[in-house]
Amino acid sequence: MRIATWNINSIRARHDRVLAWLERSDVDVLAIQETKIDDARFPVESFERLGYRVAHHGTNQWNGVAIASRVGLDDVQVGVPDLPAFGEDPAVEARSLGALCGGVRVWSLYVPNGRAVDDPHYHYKLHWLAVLRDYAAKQLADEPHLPMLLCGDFNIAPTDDDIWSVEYYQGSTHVTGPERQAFANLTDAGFTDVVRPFHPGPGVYTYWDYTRLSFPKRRGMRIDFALASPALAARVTDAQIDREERKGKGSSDHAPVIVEFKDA
DNA sequence: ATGGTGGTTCGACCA
Repeated sequence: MRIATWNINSIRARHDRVLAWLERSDVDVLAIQETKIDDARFPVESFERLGYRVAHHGTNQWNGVAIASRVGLDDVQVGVPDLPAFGEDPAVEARSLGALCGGVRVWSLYVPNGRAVDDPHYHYKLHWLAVLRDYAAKQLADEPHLPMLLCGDFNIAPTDDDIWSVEYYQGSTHVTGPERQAFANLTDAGFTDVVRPFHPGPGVYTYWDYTRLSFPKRRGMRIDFALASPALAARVTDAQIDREERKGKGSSDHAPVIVEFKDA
């Protein structure tokens, strides 16, 4: 089974590219982030035409997450329970969606961007990650052999190997101690980064800023991850970061990340 | 191989 995660940065701007990628990528499950659309306008039919069922969670033009699957889509969960709300008129943003796909509990996650160190969004991000960690740890405590994948855009570069320049990111978000600790708390809870062993750093990235010719200059960050529970991590046979998809006009600023699993 | 960002409620905000 092949499971991918991809921040597409708008389904409307990326519709044809996402569907073309899905058609040739041979993935069984695609966890999508930043659809930037509400549920009513998400193009479900486009995915169904390719043989995928799809669940989407989006409330407006921001955030939005989805899971497309051709190996079953059951027990859909809109949102990790108890995630914090944000804003002047506080609302829980559309940043997490879970479903059971081919026996794997898949979560499509779009971790908040902290914007700046000590910005309210930064504290919201850390709180959000702590709630996610507690939820994931509880799931594993209740069911130690659960095949579960936490995948998506974490907006954290866990080590200096995951950024093109330590100096460039000095004083900015994604690399601070508390963010890296929040990420480590997830891996310490038993969720392993299953891509890293196949693509050791430094220099391996999943995101490149649109500005400053970042992509051709290979100036990126590794912030998109697939974190597998112990039972699922034991089944990993390969992983890829589809850097090719970042090329050309009209690409997302993130590349798809794909993991292959052998049958249980 | 890339092209001086690009996405969103059209224009200030988000990443």
